[in-house]
Amino acid sequence: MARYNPASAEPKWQKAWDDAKSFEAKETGAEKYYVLEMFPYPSGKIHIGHVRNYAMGDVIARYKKAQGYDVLHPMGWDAFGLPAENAARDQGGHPREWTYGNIAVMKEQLQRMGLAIDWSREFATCDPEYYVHQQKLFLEFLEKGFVERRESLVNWDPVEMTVLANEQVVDGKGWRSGAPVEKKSMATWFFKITDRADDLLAALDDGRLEGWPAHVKEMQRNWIGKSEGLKMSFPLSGNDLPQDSLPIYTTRPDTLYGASFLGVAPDHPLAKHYASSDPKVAAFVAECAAQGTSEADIEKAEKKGVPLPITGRHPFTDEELPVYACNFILMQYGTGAIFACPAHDQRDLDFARKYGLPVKPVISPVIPEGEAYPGPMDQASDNGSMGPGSSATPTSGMTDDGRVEAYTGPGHMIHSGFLDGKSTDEALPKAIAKIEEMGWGEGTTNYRLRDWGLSRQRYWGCPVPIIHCEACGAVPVPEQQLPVSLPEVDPEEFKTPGNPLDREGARAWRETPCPSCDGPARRDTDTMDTFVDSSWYYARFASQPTDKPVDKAEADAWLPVQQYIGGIEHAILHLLYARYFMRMMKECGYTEQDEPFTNLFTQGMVTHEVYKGRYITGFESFVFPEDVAPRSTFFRSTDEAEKYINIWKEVVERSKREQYEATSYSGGTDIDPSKTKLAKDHPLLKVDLDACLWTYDQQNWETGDGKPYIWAGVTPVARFPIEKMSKSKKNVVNPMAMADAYGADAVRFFMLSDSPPERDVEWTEAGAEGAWRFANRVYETVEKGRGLASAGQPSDDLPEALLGIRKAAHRTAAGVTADIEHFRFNKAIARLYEFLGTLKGLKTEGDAAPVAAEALTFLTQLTAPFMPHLAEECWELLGHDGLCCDAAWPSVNETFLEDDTVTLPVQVNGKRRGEIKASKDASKEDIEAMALAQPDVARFMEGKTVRKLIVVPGRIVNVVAG
RNA sequence: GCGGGCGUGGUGGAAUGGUAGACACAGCGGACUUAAAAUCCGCAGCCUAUGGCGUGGGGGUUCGAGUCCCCCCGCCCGCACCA
Repeated sequence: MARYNPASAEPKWQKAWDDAKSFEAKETGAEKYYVLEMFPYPSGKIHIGHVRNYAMGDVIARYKKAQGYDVLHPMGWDAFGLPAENAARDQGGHPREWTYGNIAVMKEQLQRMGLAIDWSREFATCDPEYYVHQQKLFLEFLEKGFVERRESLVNWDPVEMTVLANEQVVDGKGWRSGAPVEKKSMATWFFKITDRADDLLAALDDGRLEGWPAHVKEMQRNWIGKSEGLKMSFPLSGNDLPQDSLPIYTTRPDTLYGASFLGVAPDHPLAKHYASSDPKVAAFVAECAAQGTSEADIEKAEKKGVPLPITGRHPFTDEELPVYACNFILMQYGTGAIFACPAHDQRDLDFARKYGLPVKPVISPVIPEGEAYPGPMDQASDNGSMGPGSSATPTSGMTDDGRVEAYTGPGHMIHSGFLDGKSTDEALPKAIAKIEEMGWGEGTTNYRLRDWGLSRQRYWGCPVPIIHCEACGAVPVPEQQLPVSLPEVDPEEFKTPGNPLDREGARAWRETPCPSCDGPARRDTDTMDTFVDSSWYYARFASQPTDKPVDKAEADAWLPVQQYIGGIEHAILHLLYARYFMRMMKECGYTEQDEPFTNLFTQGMVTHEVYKGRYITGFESFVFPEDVAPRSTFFRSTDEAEKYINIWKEVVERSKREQYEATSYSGGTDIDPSKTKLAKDHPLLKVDLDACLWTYDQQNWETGDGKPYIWAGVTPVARFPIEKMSKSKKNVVNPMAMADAYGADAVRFFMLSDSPPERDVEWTEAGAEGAWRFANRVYETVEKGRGLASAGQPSDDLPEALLGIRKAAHRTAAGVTADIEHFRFNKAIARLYEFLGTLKGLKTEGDAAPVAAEALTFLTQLTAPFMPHLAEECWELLGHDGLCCDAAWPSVNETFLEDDTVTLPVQVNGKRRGEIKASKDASKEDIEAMALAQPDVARFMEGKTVRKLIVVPGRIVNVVAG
């Protein structure tokens, strides 16, 4: 009996699939299914997270293919981007070489995993054949007015020496570099995504994205940040006025009567204007500009401001309100100016207290009975003397210890003239209507989302196809001159910070005649944000004409992507941009779709324990899992560990003296050193035991879970709780090494077996071993049915035992099918284990042969999406024709899903006391009688009478007794 | 602060309002072996065990609650001086 050998089987079947072009998308007229995983950045090697991601897509692709769909499951490379330039800087060479080199390595690694991918459609975004179409799209968008060039304050990342989109600034730092971002004024290109904010938001709720996880939609909703409110202007009075009125934005026009001052951002034109004449204002503006924008800075920052020498007139009361420049007002949001209502806004209240400004309550809260008054204005509500518009300051209601908070909840209006007595909900539209009627402003919708700046001052990206001419301005490169490809530059150029396209070496490329007037002109030296590359790649996979980005009919045959799978880290940027691009492409006639991805699945990360070692010198460092001996060498007692170490020292010494043999070794302490030899590549042989002797005092070293663990081999190693894999923590595993050890099938299988796919999963060697054991058990079980494919159909009249096997097979098929449909891969796998268990001692002769053939064929096919190589091997063993991956999915016979007799648990007063077996169509009366007669039940009924009997057919019986 | 999610054995996790803990990992016992590894078979929530208690805590609805409702506690994620 041969053992299953993945090392030979996996390459064999990969070649068979390749030769048969099994996974090239075909159009047979069947229903189409497009499944796509977010394509990888070619950073060098695939990591285990990739494996999990692509294994999920692969399960879906193989399953849908077996279901008869025409499946498109492509792969490509998100290949532009800064790391390539950094690699060129650090290691020499050209970004192109580095990138294509990595692609070659990673492609081989992905193929090694046996993924059902249509490689014939592969491309990298840095292929000129791809980005030429991106340039065409850009020019079309420009012509349609979706893109514009603007001088604006941009986020400048001083480390990456490039501009970042707002979305790429996290806590005031570059998302990749972590460097504090600087503000810089520049002329750059923008996609006008804000024009689409409304529809991008609407689609989140109108059913177009029903197949998306709620939390991703919520994140996008937050990001778009729609708010409805009022934009209005306060007429200004004062000397040296640069403008007659001050436009403000508010979402709380209902609180207008509570206004006690106006505020503008420190970088508001008004503040800047008075900064030039008033040193105090100038000092404040400068101070705010210098202030950090990080979250910590913001939290700490006290509400501060400086008065401007002007006032604004209240629309309803004609009161003149003071105007302050305030550090808590953002220029980028709304109009950069507000009216402040301290009684009902915490920030305004903090500010008002500091500067002694009035606090005028205008909302009387709904106070739940028995609860303390929630706001600072209790005096007001029972102080009849304070009429609307009064500037009296009811501060007496506030404590001075800062505990009292502004009341921001609902209530009814007080001291608010025409709004008095109305609820806050009613007052809001009334206030807007009034302002509109007065002609002072209008109700508006405001978004947090800003336009998407796409220019990056980098080399390794898609060039912006524009030529700048003194006379003609920004002129599109004529279509026949596309692509504007990247000029060759000396690799040495990457050692200098900044954009090589702006320097001497690229002069010949840069200086070019104006397409319009033929005068001297220069190319745009910026390249596009790499998020542009990934905003339409899914469409290009579906259709790849040479003369245009996509062919509409061909693209729409596949689009939208039925199932998109990727990491949650792209919940906002990539997914929002792709949604935006699909809309633009629709308007340019490339598709009929609004939304690119019908169903979205965000998978969890792969985590691992963290190991930390301390050497005899006291030096501490993280330790790679592969450098830690197997689990069984963790000991809890020093005696045990010492014994173990001494034995291993002997073993290592011996192995160094003699020729090594590749034998297995144990982690136990009862090892005979004279008989044990180490495998040649055993980690123990890579270290010098003498240099890192284990000592007693190190045993007491603190560990992650408070328990001492000792790694006996090299140095004590502490185990710390699982974390996201990262190179710095060294808690990474190499998927290729794992595939070598256990087979690609086992690695894929384990990544899906332990946790629900949306959750994080912990990589453990033990888990991978478990998957490996499963593969072997499947193989051994199927081997018993060698050649059974020709056994024919099972007869209708089968003995109980064989019928049981058929039932198990069909139930497993039904269950696995439903589980895959719902992304419950862990449950599907649990069912496979269970089914395999029922096939223990399977008979394969006589009557049993057709039953075994069916069961083993089902087992093979149901395992196939998870362990495709093993499945082909089993398929062949059974003697089936062709390839397992081409076979139709097992069809379930419903009659096997029901039992003739069912076991019903019987409860007495809700507690299970016994069970009865009843025919599935036994009458209610019969079941009741059986239940009461059941001995265990009867015992608990002693001395009690039946009050009620509940029979849930096929489920349960409950006797209510008392 | 706002929004979303989650809390079940030693661990990862199963349970259309109907037998809580499927399946796996780790553990324990046994078989095989000179021995170990591997493999196979079996046991396994907790307790004071013919019974009782158990799904973060407290209430409620129900014949019956991990599941539904209310309150509280804890953890994770996203957003956030957004007016």
